[in-house]
Amino acid sequence: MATASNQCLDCSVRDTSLCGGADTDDLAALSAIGRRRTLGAGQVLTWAGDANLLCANVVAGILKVTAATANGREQIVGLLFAGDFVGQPFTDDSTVTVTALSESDLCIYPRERFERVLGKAPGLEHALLRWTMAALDNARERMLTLGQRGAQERIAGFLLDLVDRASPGGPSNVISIDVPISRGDMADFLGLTIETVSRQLTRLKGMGAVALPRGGRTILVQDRAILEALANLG
Amino acid sequence: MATASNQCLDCSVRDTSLCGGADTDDLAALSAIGRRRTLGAGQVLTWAGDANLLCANVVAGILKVTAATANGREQIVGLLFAGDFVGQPFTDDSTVTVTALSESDLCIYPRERFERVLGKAPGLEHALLRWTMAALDNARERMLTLGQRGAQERIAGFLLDLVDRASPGGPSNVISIDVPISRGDMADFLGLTIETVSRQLTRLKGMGAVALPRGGRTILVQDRAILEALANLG
DNA sequence: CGGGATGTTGATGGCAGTCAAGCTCGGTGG
DNA sequence: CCACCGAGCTTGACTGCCATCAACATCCCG
Repeated sequence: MATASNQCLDCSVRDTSLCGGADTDDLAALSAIGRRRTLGAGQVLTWAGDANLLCANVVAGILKVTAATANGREQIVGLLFAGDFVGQPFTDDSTVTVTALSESDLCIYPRERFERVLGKAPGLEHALLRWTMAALDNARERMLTLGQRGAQERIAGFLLDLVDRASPGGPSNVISIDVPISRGDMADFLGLTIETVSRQLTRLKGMGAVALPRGGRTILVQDRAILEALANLG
Repeated sequence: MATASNQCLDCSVRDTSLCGGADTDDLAALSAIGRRRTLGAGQVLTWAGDANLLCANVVAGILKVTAATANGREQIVGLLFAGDFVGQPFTDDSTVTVTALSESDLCIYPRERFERVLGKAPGLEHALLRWTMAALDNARERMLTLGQRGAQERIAGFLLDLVDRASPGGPSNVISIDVPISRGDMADFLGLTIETVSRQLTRLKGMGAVALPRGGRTILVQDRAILEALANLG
């Protein structure tokens, strides 16, 4: 067991992931059922509607959680970063599709064994509860955005979220963000079209709020105050 | 303690609420910190931004969970029925407002004491985890609706949800629904305006999918198949 | 250097929001 | 008993935002 848990103790998301809520014994149990796997950009981890066979922790990379309508319109209902939990314990079928947006490393657990470990490790279950409640809170904020805010507010708010994720404490006024996702994914995340996202970004450029070097995925936030004024946050 | 838990054993939501996951000892602990309270229609249980002082189970009635933008636009991010859990354990400030839509009975627990009971009752915490995951799943489905579906699809889907809630097994073709909320709340729930909701309902009436006696809150679903065709469910 | 994926820009149209008027119904008080 | 009133709902006219369709630019990879 000592060797098994050592690989967890070295893990880069040891403290930020669920495992932060696990004591040494719990970690050993988790470690015994987990295995590492790398997903290439675009690869799918789980499909909506398929049997729900696995849970995982994100060790590195970015993934999207998507739901789709019958006629093929897609909504990104969540983004996952290093330290986030993936999966739907206690349900038999997946309701969402999880896809890697960039090359990603995961620590994967067979779902039923993961549930059994949870049942014996209250600390872990507690950590998962807190994570799930935070995700719910996040989902509620996004419902507000999708239901009530205009395109400009959605974009500005999204950029502010990226800034805060990139530099949690940094009140620096000019910040370079490496936007982790394509325009298309931004659109699916915000409930807009690619064209509207593009237009709003050039509009922000015109206002001096951002700069868009080379038209790529790097965004330079030049005036946070403008974004905040436009975002209309609650 | 026997007397304390007896009042719980008689509770009408004993099996459908969180308490279904509690053994006799846990129930006694819960019962010791809980007290009943009735809210009139329109009364607010918790305000977004206020100190987060309580959690509760819904014993009877209907409540809405709302978030609002800085300029006052409101989005209903959840509806609560008998058996549902209310509250945000482990966070210091409420992020949402909870308001009774009809006269409602709640079983209220001071938040910190509730958390302490949770810590000693893994069965309860497990039940809360499952409830929260179900709520998250629900929230994801609603993000799909708010981000991708048109007004007609939203209305049709909402009516189908009401039908399924009212008669879970009943495949009867003509169903009377007592819509529990006003047009305004329907609009806030679906991310639409009152006028659009009204127009879409009369449109459905024109198609023969529903009947709207007296323009009130009763809706007669006359042709479920039409609604399903319009809802475009995933 | 070519070709496909990704992003930008433009023209147009439709769906839902806004503003406004009228209707229905339940309640209240003269 | 009826007149009045106000809240909630419906309907209409108009506007505006964003989706759609389309063409073009740019970047990346071979």
